[in-house]
Amino acid sequence: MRVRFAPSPTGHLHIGGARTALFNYLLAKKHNGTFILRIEDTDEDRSTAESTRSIFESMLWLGLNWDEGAMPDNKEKGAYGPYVQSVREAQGIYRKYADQLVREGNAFHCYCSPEELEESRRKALTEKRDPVYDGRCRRLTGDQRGAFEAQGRKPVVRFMMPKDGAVGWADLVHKEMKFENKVLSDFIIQKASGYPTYNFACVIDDHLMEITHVIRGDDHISNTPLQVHLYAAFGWQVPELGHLSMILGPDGTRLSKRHGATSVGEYRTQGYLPETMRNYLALLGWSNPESQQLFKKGELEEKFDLKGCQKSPAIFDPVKLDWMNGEYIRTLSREEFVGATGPYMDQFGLNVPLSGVPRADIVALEQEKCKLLAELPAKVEFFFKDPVYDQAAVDSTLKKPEVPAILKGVKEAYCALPEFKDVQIEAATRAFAKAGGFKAGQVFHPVRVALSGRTDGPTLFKMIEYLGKEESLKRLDKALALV
RNA sequence: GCCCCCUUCGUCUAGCGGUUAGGACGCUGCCCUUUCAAGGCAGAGAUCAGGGGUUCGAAUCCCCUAGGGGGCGCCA
Repeated sequence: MRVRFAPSPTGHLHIGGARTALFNYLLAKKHNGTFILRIEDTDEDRSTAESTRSIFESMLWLGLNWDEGAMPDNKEKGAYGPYVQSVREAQGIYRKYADQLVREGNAFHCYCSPEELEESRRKALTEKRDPVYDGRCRRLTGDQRGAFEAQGRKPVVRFMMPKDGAVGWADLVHKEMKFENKVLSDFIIQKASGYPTYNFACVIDDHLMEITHVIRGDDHISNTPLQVHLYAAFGWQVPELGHLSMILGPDGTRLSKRHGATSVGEYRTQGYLPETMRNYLALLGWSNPESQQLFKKGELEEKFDLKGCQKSPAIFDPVKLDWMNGEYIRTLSREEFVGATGPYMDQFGLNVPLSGVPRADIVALEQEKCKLLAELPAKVEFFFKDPVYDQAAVDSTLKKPEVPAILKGVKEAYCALPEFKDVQIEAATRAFAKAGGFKAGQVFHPVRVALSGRTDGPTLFKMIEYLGKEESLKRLDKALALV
């Protein structure tokens, strides 16, 4: 089995592309096949080297390592190269096959200008007719061609579509698919610039690279009949074809920028783990009979199956994504978590806590409840700089008549502590509460707000320990001044 | 306008002629608990888009309708 992911480098790798790449990758792993990365940069205007670089980076981050194909720094690996279509074009690969089709009468030169085509397309639409190419250049005489050439026109090459009959294929996810030829038009296979179009280059390369299974998005369904015609014209075997359902935004329309983050890179910077993205994306349009949600390392590769692919589109659910990221964050070792959060802490300059304890100790306090790495700095900031008192917390917790006495008492108790560790702090706090006739929570809550400025936070006595004696006493005074 | 695809809890989905229509996220309640999470338990939530058939029996098979999505580029 040989499968490929063939992005066009006109932007970052987005969620839909990543899902397609993932499914191809999983399929290859499952069947011990080869996963190929081919760059389809036949859009001369929009393709950029920066996009290619960005796509590589996202693929690698997701762990979708490919066995063959284009590689960073203009390198490649594999015996079926080159794997970049612009490079293949420069070698004349596509022209050779386009010439063959013309020679054999399956394609023809068309001299219509883009403007002329656009005009007849618009006219057809306003007259509520199908905007299909009318075949006007199909049978040009030598004189007519000469006249066009004399005008300086450069022809495109069009495929000669049969007027009757139909094409079809047994789609791996949709089952039988069929299109009447009469609704298909003489599509362009080679642009005036000599570059191949997507539909043409794709077929030539899939054949030459001996791709056995083409798995791509549903948005390619209407291209498929054209491609099937091409395979037939060359007498080539059509690979297995499968079309994955689209990924939609929460409002049911195609996922786009207005739904929020759409590129893999954006999710990365927000602090989602690659494992989360792989697992979540796998569940969009695929499931196994057990409706299993979480997959251990290597388990997806083992369990993935095209049979579990959904035909209907799936709506991307950021809430479930967050839940899943929390699940994966909890599976990280303390060291992994600390390492992963490092850049986020650095970004806010949270390097050395006021008490001087290791930053890792502080960070580790939050691992259990962290859903997004990027939200960590805000949760632990008060260990590094003066707390920002949340007004709602102050009002609800500190504005009680008994609070001044409590804070004062706690301060005295802490002052007297020879060793400032969580066990001693807890004992002292409880002893004070008992002596003063307070319920534990009655004391704990104001102390938390006084020290951190918030009602939520890490486990209290570890928090106080890591804050340090000096800083804790200082903040108790500060809070006292507030009430 | 034409072509194609899709339709089970709010969302992701299981189901493949006979099920109390199952799971997950989210939601509600309880337990745990110094807070927030996490965890445990319990619960609400789908007359299977609607309408016709076929059948003893339909979410499952067929037809129609509606809604949604995709495409109709010298973009991919």
